Amino acid sequence: MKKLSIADIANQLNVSKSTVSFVLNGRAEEKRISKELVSRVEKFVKEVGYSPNPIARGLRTGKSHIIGLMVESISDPFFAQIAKLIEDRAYKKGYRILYCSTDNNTQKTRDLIDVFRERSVDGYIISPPVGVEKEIDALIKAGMPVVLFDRNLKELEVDYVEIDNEPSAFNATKMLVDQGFKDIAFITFSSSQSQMLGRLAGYRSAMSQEGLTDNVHEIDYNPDEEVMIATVQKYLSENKQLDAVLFGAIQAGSCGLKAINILNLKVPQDLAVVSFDDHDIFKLFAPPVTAIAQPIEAIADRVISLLLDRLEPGGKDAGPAKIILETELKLRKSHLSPVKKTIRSKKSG
Amino acid sequence: MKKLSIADIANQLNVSKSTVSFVLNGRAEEKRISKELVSRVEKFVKEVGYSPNPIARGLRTGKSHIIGLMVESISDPFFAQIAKLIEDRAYKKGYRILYCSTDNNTQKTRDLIDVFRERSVDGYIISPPVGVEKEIDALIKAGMPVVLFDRNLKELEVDYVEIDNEPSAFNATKMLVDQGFKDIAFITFSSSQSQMLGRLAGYRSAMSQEGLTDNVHEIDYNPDEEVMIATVQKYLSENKQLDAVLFGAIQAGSCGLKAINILNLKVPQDLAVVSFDDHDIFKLFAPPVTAIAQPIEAIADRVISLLLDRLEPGGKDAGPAKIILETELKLRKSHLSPVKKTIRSKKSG
DNA sequence: TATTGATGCTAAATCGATATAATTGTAAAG
DNA sequence: CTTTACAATTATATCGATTTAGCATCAATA
Repeated sequence: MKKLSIADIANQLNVSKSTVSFVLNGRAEEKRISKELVSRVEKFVKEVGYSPNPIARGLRTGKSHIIGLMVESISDPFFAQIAKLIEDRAYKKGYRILYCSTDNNTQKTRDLIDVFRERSVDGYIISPPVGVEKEIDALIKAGMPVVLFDRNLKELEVDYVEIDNEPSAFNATKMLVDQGFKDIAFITFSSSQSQMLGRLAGYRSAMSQEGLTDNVHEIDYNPDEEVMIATVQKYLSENKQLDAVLFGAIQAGSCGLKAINILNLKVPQDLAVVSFDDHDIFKLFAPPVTAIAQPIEAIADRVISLLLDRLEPGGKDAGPAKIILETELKLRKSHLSPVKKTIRSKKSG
Repeated sequence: MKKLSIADIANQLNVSKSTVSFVLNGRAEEKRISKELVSRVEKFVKEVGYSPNPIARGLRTGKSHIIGLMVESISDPFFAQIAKLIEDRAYKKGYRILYCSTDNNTQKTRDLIDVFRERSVDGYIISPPVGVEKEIDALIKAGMPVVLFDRNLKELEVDYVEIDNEPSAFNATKMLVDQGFKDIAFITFSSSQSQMLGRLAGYRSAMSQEGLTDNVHEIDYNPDEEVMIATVQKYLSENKQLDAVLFGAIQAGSCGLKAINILNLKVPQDLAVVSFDDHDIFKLFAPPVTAIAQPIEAIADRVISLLLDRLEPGGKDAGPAKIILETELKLRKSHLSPVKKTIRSKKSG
């Protein structure tokens, strides 16, 4: 029992393929197909459960009804959650999702853009690594809907959704200062991505405004987490004067907490902690860790809304939307000024 | 500058499309195309960077070079990690991935199978909800490669990869008993999926073997996590005699730890804890939580290997592979018999 | 000389839809 | 009575590949 084609439908109804196609594409009125025939076709199609082959349709129309989703890594909880929310909305509108992880690799990303292009995906959602400006620009010039998120590429006129990285980092740093901390480190992954630069800038400007010296530690990404934990551990051991640390992202925070545990440091007595990105690990740590929570639902919602808007037939031709969402500082315990301040260097000899 | 088609290539080389196609598909020898012409075509194709349109090819051949990945939810860290590992291998072999989340909804899953079918995906990787036996059977009967994982559907003759749920739960329970715990609860999500039934059976058989009474609490899934935490909290408050708990999955463990924190219980003094699925929250909890770790890399590896094997031209026609992998019990602190056993009911009055 | 058999390549059908141009029939207009 | 106009539908080309069947050419065989 092979799948029915439009030709089968046409034959069985004794009409032409064109007629069936017009009816199915809502062009019946425009093409002056009689109401009676329209309903005859519709009834039959429903009866036999026919639905057009999207591949054939795609070949003819150039539209795939597929959205390409490119994130740094789908295994990252932040991206995985966004992917789920985007998927829900997209599927409801009849769009399917082809995903891939860029691993933040510029060349890989370029190749992947090609792959998606070949498949004529209808729209792109990308959290881009640096260095793909040209390719993304080409997509936009070709009229492709593209929405960036999490980071953007400054020079491009493109829709994007991000958070207010700089003020968020500024405020968190400021709060630590207000709590009485002075030696505040910023620990993050080495990165030239816009969001990381923003967070770094926010931290630095808060520190300098307070007349404090900044202290930045960049972790090199390593697939073996132990290695990264070790570098944080080393850094913390060598900088015993630190009394607080701001982690630039969940991965940094995760490595950081593990290093802190290994060093047996008490939070916040030995070291106060605040991290970007909220997550269960922060809620469940003892003490619970104060975190800068990204509005994940809102991000996904804006991203997919922007894309679907542009995908609609009478799609918006408005200039690029630059959406910046606010974060929420989830105050828990790890940022609190300890009642009795202990100096680690004394404690540990 | 439109994309080149095979016709363009043929014209520019003054040969027929057939010839170009044969060369590109490695059928040159079979079709006795002269070595000289073969290299002329190959050289030109490389020069102009032509690559065949996968959609047109898909229409003709019925092959899409796309794998359909259906998981309970892509936002779940377990599935997200698997998705990443599968993606890496699949892309290397020229396969793209269309994903979707079933939300464990049977009807939704049926619809999604249809969606994937329409797009003629070449193979399916599914962690199925119950109730889709018929549809999956139809896929297999139609000659589609299908690999199930995380759970299976007993009656089906289909490749699957899972872990040894029953022995894992048995051993973990046994270990708690050996530590001296007697009132051990099993807290899990209500579920009739094979993996959950296996874990439950393992727990029950360990308890009965030791002559202990089992005590199972099923959490109803609720999108609002607070609600689920509250039910665990209620259960723990009403069962103060419990001295240990085994959580059936990460989600249960996560809710459970939050409930434990709210109730201000000390682990393991007030309540020993072991959970299925390893995760950072368990490593970072104080004390670190003993967990039954699934071999995520191995699972993904076996799943994608099975599928790629069947996808290969001379694909294996062997009977279904039923792969059962072992878990690793990560011993940390939360399962240890406390030095001085305190009875909660006494403590809290 | 006609037949056979490789050799090397190509024409045309096909996959299943959409889109364009054409066709038929009927009524109104000139 | 022809022309025009419009309504209702259809034939055909097309998207870009793969695949089947077939066509020359030339050497070897009968």
